[in-house]
Amino acid sequence: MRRDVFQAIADPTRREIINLIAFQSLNLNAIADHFDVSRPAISQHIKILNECGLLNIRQDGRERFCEIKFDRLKEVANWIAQYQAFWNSKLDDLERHLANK
Amino acid sequence: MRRDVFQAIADPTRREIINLIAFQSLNLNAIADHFDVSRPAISQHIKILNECGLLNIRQDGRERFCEIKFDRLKEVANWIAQYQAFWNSKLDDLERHLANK
DNA sequence: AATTTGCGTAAGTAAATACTTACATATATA
DNA sequence: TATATATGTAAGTATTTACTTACGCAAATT
Repeated sequence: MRRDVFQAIADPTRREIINLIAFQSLNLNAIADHFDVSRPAISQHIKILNECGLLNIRQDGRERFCEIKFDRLKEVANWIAQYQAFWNSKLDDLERHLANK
Repeated sequence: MRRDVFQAIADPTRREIINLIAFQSLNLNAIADHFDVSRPAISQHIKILNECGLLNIRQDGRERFCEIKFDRLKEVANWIAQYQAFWNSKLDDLERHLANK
């Protein structure tokens, strides 16, 4: 059972959960309301996101509020950035080439 | 059978393939040599990467050279960028806060 | 012409994934 | 105190995934 960020964000439902809690923390039921799948299914997704360090759970009475943790997403950002640097430089080359025509 | 970039890059072997061909195009056997798994396994990974539009296959005689296609990776970059903007702004807030102490 | 090389693909398989329903438990409310 | 609410978790299941071995075929080499 792999538990890394890339695996975590591979699932569209989990990406949507991330999107939901990115700008406001929500409790589990509030999150589950946004989806067609059952509440336990969402609970399991949140467990995975938690294990991957993508969110934090703040217990408040019987409610559990999910707060985004961006740090792990930076791993993805860094992985992409190395190629981004390359495709940008290739774009620069192209622009220079066009400018010199 | 889902065929999207996030699914494609979820697998560590496929990420390594992307890394291998990012800066030079390689034929299938050259790629397979970098891994412990069998050649057909790599062939299947490349098929998936191809179907996801992450690489291009240039046939040269009996060889097939794999060339990276960055476009699809930009989808990932964009997905990350929306959060990146947010965590950067939060970082700015923190820095301002510290500067004003 | 015979052989080697580079590759795709089919079939089989163990493990992982994403879901379900059913149930358990702690906290809040009436 | 009885009930409602918010949630975790176990068990079962269909599907997907990542791999293997075996085979086939076209292009290159001998």
